[in-house]
Amino acid sequence: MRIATWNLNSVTARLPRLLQWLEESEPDVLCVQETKVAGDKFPVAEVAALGYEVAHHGQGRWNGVGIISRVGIADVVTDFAQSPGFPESDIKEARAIAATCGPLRIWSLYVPNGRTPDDPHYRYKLEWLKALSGTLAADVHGERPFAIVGDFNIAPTDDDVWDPAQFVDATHVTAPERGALQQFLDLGLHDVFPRPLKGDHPYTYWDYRAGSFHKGWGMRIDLVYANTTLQKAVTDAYVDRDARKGKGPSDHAPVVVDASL
DNA sequence: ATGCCTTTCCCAGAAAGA
Repeated sequence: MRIATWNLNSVTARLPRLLQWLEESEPDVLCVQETKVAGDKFPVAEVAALGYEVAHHGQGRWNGVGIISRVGIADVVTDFAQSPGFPESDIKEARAIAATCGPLRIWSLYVPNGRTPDDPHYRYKLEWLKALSGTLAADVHGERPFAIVGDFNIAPTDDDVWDPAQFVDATHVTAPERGALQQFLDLGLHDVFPRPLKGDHPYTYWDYRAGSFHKGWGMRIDLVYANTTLQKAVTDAYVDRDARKGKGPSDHAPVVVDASL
């Protein structure tokens, strides 16, 4: 079974690249983030033509998460219990969706950016992650293969950014954010560390500006956390950096995990 | 070369991204 996660930065703008990637890479389950379309505006028919079903939770201009599967989609849940909103607690954003795809239970997540550590959005990010971790114990400890995947907007260690000196006092690398990731490990999840197809670091994101991709100025912020059942079944994991090349790419590359399920 | 920001709102420039 091939499982993948990819921040598309607009499913509308990325549709040709998405369809091409589905055909070439043949994932069984692809979790997507930043679809940037309303719930009913996802290009379901185009994806269906390749044999895939879609569960999508979108809101229009920002955010939006989905799960694309060719092994079934059942028990879809949007959002999680006690998820905070922004800027007010009752204004919920489309950042989480879960489904059961064949033997696998999986969440597609778009963690809030945080903007800067002194911004209310940063506090929201930490609260969102804390609320999420509070909902996962039963699935993590169950026998069923389980994963939370997506754009976590946090680099787990300094090895996961191209130059730590560039990120002093910046979001994505602060101790509280990394502490939030540690909570997932403490719960019993495993960071499925992908191999890079080039270079020493499996970065998943490169800024569009300044030729960052070509200079190797990347970050590993798209992550796969698997429970022990799934972790034991993993046979390979890699970042498909080729998807960051060429005309009209997303600024993120897909993370691909193969598992014997 | 892998190539120097992109996407959405909508037609102008702001907001957001990380």
